[in-house]
Amino acid sequence: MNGDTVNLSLFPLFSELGDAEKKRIESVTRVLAFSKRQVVLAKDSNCQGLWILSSGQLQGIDYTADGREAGLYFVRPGHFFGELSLIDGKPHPEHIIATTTSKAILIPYQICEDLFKHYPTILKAIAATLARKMRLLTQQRTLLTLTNPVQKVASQILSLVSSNQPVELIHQVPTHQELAIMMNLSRETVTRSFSVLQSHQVLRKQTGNSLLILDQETLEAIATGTQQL
Amino acid sequence: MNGDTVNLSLFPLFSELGDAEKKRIESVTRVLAFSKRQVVLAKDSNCQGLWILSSGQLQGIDYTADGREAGLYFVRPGHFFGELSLIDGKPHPEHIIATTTSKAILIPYQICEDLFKHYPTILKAIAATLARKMRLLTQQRTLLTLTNPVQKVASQILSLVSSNQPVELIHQVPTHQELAIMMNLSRETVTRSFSVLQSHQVLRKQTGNSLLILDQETLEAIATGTQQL
DNA sequence: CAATTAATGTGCGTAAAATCACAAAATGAT
DNA sequence: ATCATTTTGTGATTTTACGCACATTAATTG
Repeated sequence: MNGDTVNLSLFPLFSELGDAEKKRIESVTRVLAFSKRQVVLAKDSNCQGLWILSSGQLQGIDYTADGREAGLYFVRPGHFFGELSLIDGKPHPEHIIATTTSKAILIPYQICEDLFKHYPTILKAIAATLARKMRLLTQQRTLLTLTNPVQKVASQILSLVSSNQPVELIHQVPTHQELAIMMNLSRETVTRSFSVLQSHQVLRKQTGNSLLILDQETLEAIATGTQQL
Repeated sequence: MNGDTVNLSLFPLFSELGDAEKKRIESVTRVLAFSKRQVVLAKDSNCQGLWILSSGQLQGIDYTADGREAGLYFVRPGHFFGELSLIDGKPHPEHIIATTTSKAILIPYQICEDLFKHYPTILKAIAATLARKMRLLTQQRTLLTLTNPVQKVASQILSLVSSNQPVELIHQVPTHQELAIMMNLSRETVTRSFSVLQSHQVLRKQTGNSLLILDQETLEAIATGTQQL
């Protein structure tokens, strides 16, 4: 299963490349398959190049010195990872683990370097990815400084809704434990905060781990601290 | 004072540019002076281009919805800022305020765009800056997830010592209030944590807001959670 | 579909940081 | 040098999230 052929045309990043060049790169690019719970990239390891997730879902996770998990995020199809090491040559800052059966492609370091030299727009795109992650991380830091757990949960839920237009249903909601790790709360506190939000008719749990937002306005008011429950 | 001439040769970023080109850019680059407590760049404002601090000190600061300050960092001479907006075109994520009389230069947006197109190494350098800030932010996030305040303070002190080789004296130490903001603790808790570290002969306060590290090994053990006080 | 495992809900006691209230010390300005 | 301001130090009290225990419900898996 690790012998799959790569089709770079599927990724917008390479749109300006000619067919011959694409073929050349495809020949040295590997497709790697991972089963659930498998480690894709260990913390502090060498990334070897640019990774792109083609299917499945990964999660990035860090561990504090005392063994507690911290700072969780998800990688979904089409997302890059490993680009930080590509830019600064330092090891990868956290573990990447597959949450489901997944496939990712790996474009070797040297190929990327060449691409950056000849195609500044590709470098610009990678930098833009870095910028996106930077803003996400900033947002996450802000969330960590909130003191009210219900407010934290409200903010976190809103940041799961990536798009700006009103969305009332969130799919693939992380477990309370996973949310707790992201927000630096205990699992029980997350459960209790959810209870509060549900009893006030702001949220409703749906089957198939999805979440229905009943009152987005109130949710936002809670997230910004305007309103307390 | 805002009519100073710019000398781009002072900044390594532009080393590969020819003299004529440097002159051309210098003619459209502004030097701006700021007095203590003046706002250099407001949150969510348009950055207008790439900023480089030439003298003084700035601090980046964010405010949570409820008005509390959060996520403080410092900008020192030679550091860039505004590069995030340069990459993704979005507004600046936090306030930048001068802590002392400072001077900064501003290279207009359009000039930067041109430079990126013609000099990939400059774009690479900007991306590397972004990468550095990304790792700092990751480190700061990890710090925020620690539960023991003494451990937090120990980690924060070590991250003030940017270099890797053993340094026993830190100058320009932030106030307890500022440290408290960075770590999301109350000012009193920071003071008490310092007392603990000082009573165990790990640190000593010096006059002229500098800090003497008496026992770096223990400090590191506390930061990593190996040792508790 | 039964059996197992994972995830969620809830009460209760405790630990620990925030908050409040000042005092003392250090710094900066005139 | 003196005064005003900022910063630091330290008790007493309050708040609140954590940790533990266990029940219940949902999701996997053979």
